[in-house]
Amino acid sequence: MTDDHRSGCPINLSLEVFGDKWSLLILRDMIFGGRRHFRELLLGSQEGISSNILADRLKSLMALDMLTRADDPTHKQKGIYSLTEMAIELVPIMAHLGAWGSKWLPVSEELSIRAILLEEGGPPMWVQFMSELRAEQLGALLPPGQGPSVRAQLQAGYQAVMARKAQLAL
Amino acid sequence: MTDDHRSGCPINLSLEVFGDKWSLLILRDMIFGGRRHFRELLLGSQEGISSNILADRLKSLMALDMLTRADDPTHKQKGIYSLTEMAIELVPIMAHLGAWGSKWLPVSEELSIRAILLEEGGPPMWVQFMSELRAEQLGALLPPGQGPSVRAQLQAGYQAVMARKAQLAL
DNA sequence: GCAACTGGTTGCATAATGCAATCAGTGTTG
DNA sequence: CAACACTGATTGCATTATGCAACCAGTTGC
Repeated sequence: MTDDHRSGCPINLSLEVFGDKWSLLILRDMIFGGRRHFRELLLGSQEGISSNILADRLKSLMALDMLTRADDPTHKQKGIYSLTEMAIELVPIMAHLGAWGSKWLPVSEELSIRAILLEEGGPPMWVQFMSELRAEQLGALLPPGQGPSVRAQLQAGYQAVMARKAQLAL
Repeated sequence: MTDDHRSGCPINLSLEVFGDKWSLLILRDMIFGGRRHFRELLLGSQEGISSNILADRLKSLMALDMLTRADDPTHKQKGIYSLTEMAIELVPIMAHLGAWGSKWLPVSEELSIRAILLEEGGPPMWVQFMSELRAEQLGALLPPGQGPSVRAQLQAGYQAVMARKAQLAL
């Protein structure tokens, strides 16, 4: 990280971090999709990121301390990317962004259901989700008795929409 | 606006709106700085936007229905830009973004005090701020008995920091 | 009439992005 | 042990976005 920022304004600095079209999508796929490997991120994204951009963004996110990389013991070339606390705390921003986008932009129903559910769940759900991410990515202890994981709840909502759509198509 | 989006995901679509380094800063200056004219936005920004970029972004924000433009009766060439409801509802996102940036990025104290105050004020303060913006930019009726405006409160915080800094420099 | 101010536009250089092909090391299979 | 698929990338090249400085025409105040 060089230190030549345009200004010390927090919104400007935030934009310097993810004021591009890909960084936040990579974080989205890691947070909501649970993706940890290069190939998962490359092939799993709805938007079709190319490998050079992905490699570049992973590097810059690591330089910013938003991600860390560890070797995967099952394959010498494989790496496992993990979210840092800094990235995990983007969950409320993701939630608001998703809610705002769902309200004002031409979203598709099946892809916005997660955002709707996350908005309805509100801060308690976000807090639980962040705890789960800390457990999954940082090895933190998971507070007991939380019921189904937030990611599973969101996924269930997605499945429900898809099932209903399939029903209608018969 | 063409309709060739990369995906219908709300986060992706949000990024297509302000996944660049300037759009959100323009909205920031309008929301927090109360700037309404081309020249105010051009010269007032901390980051030094250039006129061609500003003109381009104002156009695209209007195409997205985030801004409207009206003629200023005091000057035939002057325009007044106004935030739409869609843009006003970015306030919670701005608040979260500012709070996150203040926590994790090398912000300057005087520029982050607004973000801190807005975070401490929480949703009630955001709601009041949005009401004030609707009154100012959309001509909506302002609910009575709100005390000092949010923008004034934030500005007062900024002045306080600057005054304390000047004191220390003596 | 003249200077300052209005919201821009134009030309050109540089930087970022995007696509397709390619790469070398690693594991797996026959 | 040879062929092959999978790993995380890198390279070359075209396109697009950004940035800077100069310029522009209409408007206003003096």
